[in-house]
Amino acid sequence: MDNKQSTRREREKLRQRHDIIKAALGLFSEFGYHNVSMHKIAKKAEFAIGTMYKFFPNKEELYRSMIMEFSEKANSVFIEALEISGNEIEKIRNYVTVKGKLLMENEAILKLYIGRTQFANMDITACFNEDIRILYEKLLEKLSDVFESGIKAGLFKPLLAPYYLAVSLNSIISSFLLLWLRDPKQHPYMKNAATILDLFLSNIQSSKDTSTPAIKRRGVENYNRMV
Amino acid sequence: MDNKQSTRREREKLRQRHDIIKAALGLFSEFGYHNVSMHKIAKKAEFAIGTMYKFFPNKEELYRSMIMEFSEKANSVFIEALEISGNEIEKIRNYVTVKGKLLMENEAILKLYIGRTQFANMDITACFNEDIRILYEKLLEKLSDVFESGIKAGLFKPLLAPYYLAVSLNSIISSFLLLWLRDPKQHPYMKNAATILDLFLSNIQSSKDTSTPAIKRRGVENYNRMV
Amino acid sequence: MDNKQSTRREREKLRQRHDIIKAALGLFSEFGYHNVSMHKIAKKAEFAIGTMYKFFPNKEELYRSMIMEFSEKANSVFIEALEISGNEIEKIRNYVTVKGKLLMENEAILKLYIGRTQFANMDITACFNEDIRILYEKLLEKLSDVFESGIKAGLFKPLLAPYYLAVSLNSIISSFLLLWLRDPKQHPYMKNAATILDLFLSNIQSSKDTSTPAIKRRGVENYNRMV
Amino acid sequence: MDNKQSTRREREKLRQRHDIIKAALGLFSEFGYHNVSMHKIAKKAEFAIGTMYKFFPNKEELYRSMIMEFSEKANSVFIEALEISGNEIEKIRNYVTVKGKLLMENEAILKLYIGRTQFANMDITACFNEDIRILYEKLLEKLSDVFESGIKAGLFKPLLAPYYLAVSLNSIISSFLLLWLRDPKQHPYMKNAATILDLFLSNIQSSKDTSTPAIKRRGVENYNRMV
DNA sequence: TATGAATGAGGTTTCATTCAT
DNA sequence: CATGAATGAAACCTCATTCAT
Repeated sequence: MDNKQSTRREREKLRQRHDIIKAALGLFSEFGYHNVSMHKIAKKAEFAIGTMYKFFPNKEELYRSMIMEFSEKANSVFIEALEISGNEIEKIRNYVTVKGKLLMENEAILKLYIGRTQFANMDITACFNEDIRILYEKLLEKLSDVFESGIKAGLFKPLLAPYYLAVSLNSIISSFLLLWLRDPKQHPYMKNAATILDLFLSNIQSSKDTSTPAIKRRGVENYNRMV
Repeated sequence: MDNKQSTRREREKLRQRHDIIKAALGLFSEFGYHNVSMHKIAKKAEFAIGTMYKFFPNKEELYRSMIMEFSEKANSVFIEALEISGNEIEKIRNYVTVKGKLLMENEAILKLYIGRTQFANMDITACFNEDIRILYEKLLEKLSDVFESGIKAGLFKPLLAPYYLAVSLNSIISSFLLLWLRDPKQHPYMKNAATILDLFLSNIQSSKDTSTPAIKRRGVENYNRMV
Repeated sequence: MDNKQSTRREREKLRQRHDIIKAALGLFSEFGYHNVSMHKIAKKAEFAIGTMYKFFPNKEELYRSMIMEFSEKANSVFIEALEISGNEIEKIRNYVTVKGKLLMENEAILKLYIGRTQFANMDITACFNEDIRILYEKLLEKLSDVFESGIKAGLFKPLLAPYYLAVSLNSIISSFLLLWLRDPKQHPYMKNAATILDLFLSNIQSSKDTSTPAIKRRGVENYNRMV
Repeated sequence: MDNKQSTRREREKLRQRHDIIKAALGLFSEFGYHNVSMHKIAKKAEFAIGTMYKFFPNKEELYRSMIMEFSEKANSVFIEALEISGNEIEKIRNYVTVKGKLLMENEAILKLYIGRTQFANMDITACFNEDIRILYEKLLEKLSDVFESGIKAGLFKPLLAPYYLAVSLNSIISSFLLLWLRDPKQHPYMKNAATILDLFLSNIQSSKDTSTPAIKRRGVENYNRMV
């Protein structure tokens, strides 16, 4: 009984913690870290201000947790997207699709995720940039691996080092997502995404790519369940 | 004499204004807008706080001026880089080189320029995001034009619309610059830059490209004189 | 219990609010609006500066509330003083007495009340002058009515329109109160007040006036309870 | 020559000093002491800020000078108005008229003069309230004398001590002037002024009063020349 | 002498954080 | 435990005043 209750409590606590983070996400992504007060987050999350500090020792840590939590989830989804069965082209294509799907489904995360991963060393005294870097580097690593084996298989152009291909791909995805964010109708990400990949493809191999959209397995579903 | 004196005054004022902007640039780029107080900028610029407000009516306007000033200068340098004589490949290559040179020479500008142009719609209540967008779009337009005629000439791959090629190129440049910023030795931008272009090149035409690095005319020199 | 507790809280809050207003009243009336900082009021009221802003959104609103609160209370007491049973002379006499009593009991209110009602359109950007005017005009109206029926009854001289008699009476009361404020011993208001009325009396009727000071009912007591 | 030049200089200086005071008067009376900066006065007076401090050691002294200067002039005009030949009724009537004329001709002076003389003990750190009091008391003294001899002559009601009659008269004049200021058409001072006096007149003597408006000699003209 | 650029004390207000209830 | 009243450091900005030119 005791055990069960504490579990209930813990789950309840986790749920509350998540509510706070969700409220924070909405506000931070809309107004920016410094234009959102703890009081406003508390109000949106429907908690007393004091309660906030039971969950997070200070504002920065709330922010950090929020970013890290979403980043971790997103990252693992992205990495999973690279682990589908299929050749490297299929993997990358799936990655591009899944990343777009996930981030388009939640603009708030989009803004913050891209902002934080690309400009990790800016803004906020935040000493947690290292954490996010490490996380992001893991993704880059994974992506590099795929590119590397893809190059070996003659699927991708070996013009750039795999790591740089990874970085480039990510930055292009980001900019297309930002374009979409600015004007979804004029810049439909999914439509554009289809061709992004072509930039990286070895010409000869592009004809080899017989993967169909149907192959996109293991997608955003996991993440959504989490959020 | 009268005329001359007023010119002296004006020059002096301009110099001071520039000193303030320079101090602000250093601090803003290091700590972020909200973590820098006017007092700190005043101290770094070695002015009294009141003097600051003689030059800029408020903090936001100081920030805006700073960003816009540098952006305008940088943008015009970038556009010039696209206007050298030569074929489209040479133009783009020059652009990639010049952009890198200029931004690597001033890390502070690098951080803010990329941060502002890419994430113009975030942070700060700033209603001047529109201004910077417009400026940036002009550059993208120019870049698109070059890509477009390059495609017509069979130099670039027509996989993406010219505008998207422009966006992609810029985002890749940015990410390589950020890599360089993180670790200049491990990620030498100039060396990498040489191959960035290849992503966009039509395979057939890549052999056509006989331009040599020696062609890079009209470079960063202008900007340096300005800054 | 719940109800009771919330009442306790509310009463506590009201008491504190009143403490702030009281501190403000003392300082504002002694030094003037612009020579009193919020910090000084906070210190006198023994609150932290932040607490002040929990009660009043800004300095001007604190001032406005202070003036309006006291004015409303005072005004209602003054109007009540005119509503005692008796003839018009008795009413006016009671008014003169009550007004004197109330204001003499609190010099701070005296200064501000007279200052604000007489010079409602001066100083401070305050757009609340209209509010105080309206309040004051209501009193003048009431006073006019009494004079009017007094004139009809042949008690007051019909030399001036009732409204002007009201204005004149108030201004004379004010100046005698200011004299008293300057030197209470040399200018005892209450003693002088007894004859102020005579200025307005029709000679014939002055003999008719048989009211005795004992009649002064409904006086300042209410106000005191309130303040 | 030297003498003459220095005189010219002095006159020039005096004129400039007066220009400053005039500019200050307009601004102070419109916005209040604390809502007017030295810079604004300097701008309106068309002097450099530094020049202001050549004429007045600080803002408060400028204010003091302004008030005192106008008060002295006005006071002497008012006193002169009491010195016309004729009986006491004529004198007082002339006083009421002249005071109205002078103050109505310059609303700025009206606001400040009345405000300062009546509420000399408020606002501003001003330690010069004593000065203005003394000045004002001199006027009251003079007015008292006239009332006193008027009472002896049976012209005024002996209900109040002469000094109080003086105070009362002034306060009534002030309130009628403020009424006029608020709405000149609805509250024409001059028309009302004619009957103000009646409040103070002994009934029997009122018929004795044979003075005609034509008698108003020595009026505002002097003052106007001065201002 | 007149100027106005420069100064910096001090004002109002916000907001992250604490702690008694 | 949860609460939210209270705190006060620190931000932005104004303006009376000085002083080098």
